[in-house]
Amino acid sequence: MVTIYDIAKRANVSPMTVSRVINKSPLIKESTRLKVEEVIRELDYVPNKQARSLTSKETRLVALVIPDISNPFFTNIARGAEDKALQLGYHLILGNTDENPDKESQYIGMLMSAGVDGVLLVPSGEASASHVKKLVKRSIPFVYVDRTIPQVPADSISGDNFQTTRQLVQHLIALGHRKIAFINGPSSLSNVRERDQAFRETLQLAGIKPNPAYMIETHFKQDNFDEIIAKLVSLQQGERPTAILAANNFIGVNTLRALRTLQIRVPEEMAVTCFDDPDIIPDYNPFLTVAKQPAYDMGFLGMQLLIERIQSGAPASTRKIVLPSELIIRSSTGKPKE
Amino acid sequence: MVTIYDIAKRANVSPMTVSRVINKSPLIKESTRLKVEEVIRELDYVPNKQARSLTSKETRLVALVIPDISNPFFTNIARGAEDKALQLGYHLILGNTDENPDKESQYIGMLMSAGVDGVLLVPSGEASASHVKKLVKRSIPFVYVDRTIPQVPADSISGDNFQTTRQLVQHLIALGHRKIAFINGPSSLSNVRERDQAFRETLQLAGIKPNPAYMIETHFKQDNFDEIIAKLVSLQQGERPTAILAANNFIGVNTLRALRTLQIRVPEEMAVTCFDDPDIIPDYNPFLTVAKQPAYDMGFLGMQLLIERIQSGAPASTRKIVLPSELIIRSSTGKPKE
DNA sequence: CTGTTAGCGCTTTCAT
DNA sequence: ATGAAAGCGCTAACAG
Repeated sequence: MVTIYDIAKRANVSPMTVSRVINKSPLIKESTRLKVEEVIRELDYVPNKQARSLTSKETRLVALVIPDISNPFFTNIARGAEDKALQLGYHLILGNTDENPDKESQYIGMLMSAGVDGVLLVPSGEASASHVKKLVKRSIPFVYVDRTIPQVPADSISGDNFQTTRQLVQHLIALGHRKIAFINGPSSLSNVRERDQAFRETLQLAGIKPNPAYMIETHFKQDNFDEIIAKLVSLQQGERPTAILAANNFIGVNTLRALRTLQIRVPEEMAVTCFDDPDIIPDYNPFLTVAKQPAYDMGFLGMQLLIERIQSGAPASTRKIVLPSELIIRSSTGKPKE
Repeated sequence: MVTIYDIAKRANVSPMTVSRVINKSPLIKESTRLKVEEVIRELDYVPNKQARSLTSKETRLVALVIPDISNPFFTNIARGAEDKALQLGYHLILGNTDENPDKESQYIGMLMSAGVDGVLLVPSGEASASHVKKLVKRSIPFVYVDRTIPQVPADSISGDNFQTTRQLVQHLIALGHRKIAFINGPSSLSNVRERDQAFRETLQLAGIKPNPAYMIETHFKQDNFDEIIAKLVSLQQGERPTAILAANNFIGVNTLRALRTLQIRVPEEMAVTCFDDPDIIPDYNPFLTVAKQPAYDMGFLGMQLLIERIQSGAPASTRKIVLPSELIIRSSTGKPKE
């Protein structure tokens, strides 16, 4: 391995001078700078970040901890985060938690040991509080994306859950629906709670009384959506909902699939809409009406907040950024009902 | 920051003993081990990997360098790679190159400086050779995924491009198509060249002469697919192809979109099929007939090959793993032609 | 503008 | 089974 000592010897300077050249110190004579740089190129020298980190206390490593990179919503967050990280000279370590707090905890531990400078986190629920506190204890900056743990304050960037839910529900109401089912996620998530509240409020404002049989809490992947949907449509005639709002793209797709199995036509017999596009390639299948959250921006801006904090360029108070969604009306919600 | 010295003092042992406990050395008395472990828990000590790396020369960091995490094919590779890395105690650094050799080069440089123990690489073309050679020079193990740079040999894992292309073309031929267009990627990619060759061979075996007007080379994202497709369908009547084979999911979707714009019905007027599913959520839109490459396995096994090599558990000769695809016949290729 | 000294936190090597 | 000394590659702090 080539070190600054090798460079120093060859260039007839001290190792410290080499260090200064590498770090672009301005108090270096142009001529020596050039000479050192030449030797660096000659010997194909690459600085050792481990050694540097030992004194500087920074690794230029940041982590992105998300439930699952396979979900297009998180994929876009990752892409945004990575773009910003690269731009600012940081490396991105990726971790999938599968919404499992234990896995999340394991990850956070490994990341602290790896010496990451900061963490961009989509927490998997209330249970995340304990390991998030470890980050606080070690004063490792972190930023919440999409969801927060209210007990442990930190910078956050998320979608406007209230406004987005309202938009979606009002769209359905405008089409004539009054019996609207809401298949939500687990209430341990902050965004799920916000969406639940907004759903109820929007209905009430429209003079519709929320029906408990229409409010379904799931744990995302662990649930049997076929069963959930079957139960919903088997409600006695006058009770059967005419529209389903799904809390994310995954639930939306599974709802669609279950309805297909049950041979219930969408949107004729059942309107369907959800948060976030299930497609990552735009326009592949323009069918589902969705509220598209700006996932790329959430990752990009989240990384910016994080690195500002790492570099102490952030105010002491926590910052909360809320981004609006875009309602994309397609055919799954259909035309106004007669 | 808590160090082994803090632990040592509190436990009345030498720092070296603490080091041995951390590293699970067997030559430690049970009683002292327990005591040290207790103090470690008490002080919430986390080993500093930077310091460790300085002597051990390993960081337990591996990189995954792919064109774009947003493409479901690469998303699945990433998920597989991450799962295996976590399982073996490694962290995964993610890098998107956007098929840009300069960006790829920049990344490889940064990664070497970050001290990664190995790289899982989807090279962006012939131009990658120069920076891949840098890895060789520094003896940083790497494994090719999906594509290779033949001039620089290394372990590789990829789909069976010959067999897969053959399957797809034979499926179209079996449906009665003889005028089949192939929209491929840039010939600087090994898999693109293999697919091109397999395409020609399969046609010839079926007694069909490849038509140069049907063989289109694109650069993936930079191209105007609307134009390409428009040109293809505007060929004089007898010349117009009846089927299009797209070399990846992105081209497939764009072909579909262009045909929609041109109001050409799929599959009635034009059959369409491609490599890799554009959907990451299974069964969302079961329309496109595709050859699904086992992307998750490619990432998972690729990571395994890589870490074996890092830990010198691999044979000296390079290993080449080729995985078969699954042909998923859906409606975009239609029924047999009359 | 450049060099010297010391030390970051850990592990290797040799003693005991 | 445990400890002391030295050094991994780099930079902060001071000297010159």
